[in-house]
Amino acid sequence: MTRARPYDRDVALNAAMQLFWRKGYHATSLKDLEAALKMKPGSIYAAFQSKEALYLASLERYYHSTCESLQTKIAEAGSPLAGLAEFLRGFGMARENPNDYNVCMVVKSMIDATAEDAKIGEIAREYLDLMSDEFAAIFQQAQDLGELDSDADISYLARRYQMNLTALRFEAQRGGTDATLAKLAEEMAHDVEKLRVA
Amino acid sequence: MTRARPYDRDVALNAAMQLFWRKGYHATSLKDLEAALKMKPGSIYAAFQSKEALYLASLERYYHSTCESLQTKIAEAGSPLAGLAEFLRGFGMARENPNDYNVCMVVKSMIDATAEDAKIGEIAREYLDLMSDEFAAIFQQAQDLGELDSDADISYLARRYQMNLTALRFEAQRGGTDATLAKLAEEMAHDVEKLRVA
DNA sequence: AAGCAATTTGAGTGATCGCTCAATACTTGA
DNA sequence: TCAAGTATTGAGCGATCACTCAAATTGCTT
Repeated sequence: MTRARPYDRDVALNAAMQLFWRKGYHATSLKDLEAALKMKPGSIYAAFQSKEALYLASLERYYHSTCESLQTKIAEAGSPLAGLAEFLRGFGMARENPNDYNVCMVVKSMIDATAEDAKIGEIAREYLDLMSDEFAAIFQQAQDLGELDSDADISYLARRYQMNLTALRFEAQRGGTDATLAKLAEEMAHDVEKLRVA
Repeated sequence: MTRARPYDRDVALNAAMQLFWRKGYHATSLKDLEAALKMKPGSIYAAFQSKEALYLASLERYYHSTCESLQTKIAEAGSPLAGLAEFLRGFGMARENPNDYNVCMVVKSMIDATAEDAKIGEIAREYLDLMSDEFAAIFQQAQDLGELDSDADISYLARRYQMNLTALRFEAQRGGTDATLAKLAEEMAHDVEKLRVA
């Protein structure tokens, strides 16, 4: 029994994520999703319940892939502080599609959410908090490893790091020259590295 | 001749601005606008051409009122640097409607704009540049007055100020306690005031 | 090969979208 | 007082919105 699905759920979800990330929740229509997922409306609803549920699933996927890419950077860099610095530098690099995939999807979601989409705003805020916690855990790791001064204010550093990241990615979306953006990223990365104890 | 308009164009535009600011371009419908402006569709189109044109007019109004409020702060504070610091503090104050009118409308516009609304994105970027220029002019004033070191990098300070402001207002929209927000604003304001030559 | 169950299909649902325009209401000059 | 001229009105336009469901298609089991 059971007919095999002709589509790969993970591939479809990824396509939805990219489309929602680029256009936002309100400006993305079912027609757009049908084209991007290569699925008919019925299949989309069978697989994902509703447009809102699909958006939330996309947001979850985005959150996890962001965490993953941050952890990868840390592993590559060889230390928590170096990883955080490298993560910033990554957003200062020349972009394939300027003004497309720069601002964090969670940030966009929170800003776009209206009282009518209360759930989206609420969940976006939860992910922002989880991301804050993630940064705090990394600074804590740095402290445990002796990379960071023992009386550093972890949660303050995490919040400021998150704010810098948000501002940097916004600047990337804004446009301007790649050199300027790279310089901003470099300065922020340098600020993180300066936290390393001598 | 000429029948008098029963509505005040300026009042209507202000209502449109607040509605668009809160809900964004895509999530705001003509029905919403009719209710907010207390105007029928025909009158709205006679007065403002189209939904997009009304949005752009709202954005222009927003930009000018922001500039005005910044200039007021500077006049009240008695000096450019003190004014910039006070402007930041203003966004750290307890808010009547948390999560409503915090993120800058120009910032929201740029983030929300899609390839289909190219004009909105383009104009939002122009206003961002004008705001950058405005901040730069104020730092320049500070320098001319001897308030700021003569070898300070004006355009760098302006850009960083704008980024801090954007990040702060985003944090205000995000929520959290008023005390934390006030502390963030205070720190940023203090950073500006530290630029004052001894 | 036949039957069953899971799945896709896509035309079509009512609602709402941005927007228009013939009809109506109002103000003013003569 | 009333014709001229300007503005508002709001029903309704075609298009699109998110979404549904009866019918067709498919793969698996027997």
